[in-house]
Amino acid sequence: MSAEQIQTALKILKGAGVRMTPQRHAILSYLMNTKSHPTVDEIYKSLGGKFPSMSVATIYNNLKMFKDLDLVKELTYGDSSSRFDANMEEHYHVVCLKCGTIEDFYYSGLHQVEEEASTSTGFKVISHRMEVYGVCSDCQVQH
Amino acid sequence: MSAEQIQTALKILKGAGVRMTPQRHAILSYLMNTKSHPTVDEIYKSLGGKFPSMSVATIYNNLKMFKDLDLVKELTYGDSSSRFDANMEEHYHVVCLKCGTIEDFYYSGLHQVEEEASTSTGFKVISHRMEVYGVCSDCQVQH
DNA sequence: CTACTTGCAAACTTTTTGCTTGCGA
DNA sequence: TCGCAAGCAAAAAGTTTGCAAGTAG
Repeated sequence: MSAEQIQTALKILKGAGVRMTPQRHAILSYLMNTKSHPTVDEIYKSLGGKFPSMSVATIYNNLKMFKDLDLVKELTYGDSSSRFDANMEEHYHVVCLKCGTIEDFYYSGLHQVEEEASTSTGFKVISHRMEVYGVCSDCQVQH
Repeated sequence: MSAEQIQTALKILKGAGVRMTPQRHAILSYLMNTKSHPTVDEIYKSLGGKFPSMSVATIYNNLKMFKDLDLVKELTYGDSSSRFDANMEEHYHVVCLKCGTIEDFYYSGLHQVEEEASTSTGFKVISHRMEVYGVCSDCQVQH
């Protein structure tokens, strides 16, 4: 993710009256510089070198705030813990059922589904979510 | 859900060598007769009148088996606990962001998304999942 | 300076596990 | 009768909370 996007995020935080701390900055830039959709535990372990004293609560607190400010999205799959994604463009995920890898892909044309849902249920539709499940190319090779 | 479908489910269980018990039957028919996509806790409370001594572990055990035999699906939304759905037809859900109600809706035409995902990521696609979020008609009325 | 943040530990929630007793076929 | 299933409680695992101490602005 570009440095420019991180600057934008920092402005949003400042605008919301949020104080910047080294931990907060590290969590944010870690999320914005990875494509791996990490769990809280993965963030915790990854930043443990830089901040040995950082607690998981700090990560949870910050992620919740980032979510409220629409800087990150929380992904909940069947597995036990949530994953987080700082890519806020409209995109979707393909999840490997063998190794758990998550890859992004882009697709447009799902707004029709929202319309259909609205018509058939009477809901005022706000958003949608979709994922594709399968086996990634690496796992297909290993028989 | 029709009694016929319950009979089919019972045959599948019998065929898999699964022994029938009153609790198991109650959990299964409860799921097959509701459209509410209940959580474990809701099932537990609903059947508590009939089986005061039933433990949550029994519900978890049975649901896991039902899932393995493809009799129910587990739904994981952002909220804390899983929900379960015995409607195995291909269908989707609209979730109300205010009251949490989940309604079914039907739509065909998402197989193209699977193809697109496969082409762009190299995954061997197996399934997909999608949900629409919004506000249900009841919650729209209450200002 | 002072209110927001962090770190820590305890609490809570959901789900899983181990083991004994019970009961369906 | 025999082995799968239920009940129970303890343990995991993930997340939230309360409070004292630290620090950004």
